[in-house]
Amino acid sequence: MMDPAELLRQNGIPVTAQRLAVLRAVSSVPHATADAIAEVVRGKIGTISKQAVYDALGMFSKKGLIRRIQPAGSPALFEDRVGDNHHHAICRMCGKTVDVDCAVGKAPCLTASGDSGFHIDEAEVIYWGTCAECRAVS
Amino acid sequence: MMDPAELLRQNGIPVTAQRLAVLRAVSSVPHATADAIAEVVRGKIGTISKQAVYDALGMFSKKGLIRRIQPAGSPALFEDRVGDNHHHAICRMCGKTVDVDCAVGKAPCLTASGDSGFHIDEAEVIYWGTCAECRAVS
DNA sequence: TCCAGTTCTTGACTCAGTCCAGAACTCTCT
DNA sequence: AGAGAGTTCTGGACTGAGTCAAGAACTGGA
Repeated sequence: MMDPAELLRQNGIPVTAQRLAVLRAVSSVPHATADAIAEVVRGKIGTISKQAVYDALGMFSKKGLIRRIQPAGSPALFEDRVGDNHHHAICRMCGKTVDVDCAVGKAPCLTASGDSGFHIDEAEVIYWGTCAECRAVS
Repeated sequence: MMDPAELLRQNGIPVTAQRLAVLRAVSSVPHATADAIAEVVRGKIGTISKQAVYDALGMFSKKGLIRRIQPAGSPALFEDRVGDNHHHAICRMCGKTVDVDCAVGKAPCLTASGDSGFHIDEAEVIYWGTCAECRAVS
């Protein structure tokens, strides 16, 4: 991955210590919540406000640097793997989230039929199920 | 649709006035929030507690009588169209939600490749975009 | 270095959803 | 039909994610 500071500048985002730290935290902890990211950042640069974290995450995802996924019954998760149209499988029991490559080749779900005049720009797919560990327990 | 009271009994759910009213409200208002459903129910039977609404909705969706969808940045929505594997398109600007039939025939997304030992039982697809009206405005 | 414009901090706030104890109800058995 | 056991509903307090707002601190350009 290219230098984070450079990446921010290329996207017209002024570079600050907080934003750099948030960007690195998202890279290092896949599928982290905003809260977890704030924790990681605090471990690196001492302190950061909830607001700054949400602000940075919101800006990054708007610019397409990170992706935000929001499964039912859980706070939003963030990851830096973008541009390859992969999806997520989430365990109903323990909440574990793993990456899943698109089932039917390349982005089969991006074109909806009968779309009622909608202009679709993204398809979000979440697979719900049970992970190996939780099935072993029950 | 069959008699709601009968439907509840078949699923082993004791029949109460509140549950009947909630079930009817979900049928009559597609893609309604829990709050909106509570409002509709209050219009029918006078009064209902938030708790009873959540309880009924949770039980119905567990039994497969209704479906719960939870788009990012919006409270959970409920609908009674189940069993036909359709998906949803949501407008980023106004939040309007419409039904969309599956893009590539029959449930193309239900089998994930490289699923890390997950046992998938449901695939949830949300299309994000802009509806015709919002595009006309901007 | 200085200045304008933005970003960050702090703290209060909103909103969806959950938890809890007691009252009301449903269903079953007689 | 009546009574009892078990559940469901009510009302209110509570939690946790996320937003809003005002002022302090910082960034980048001149």
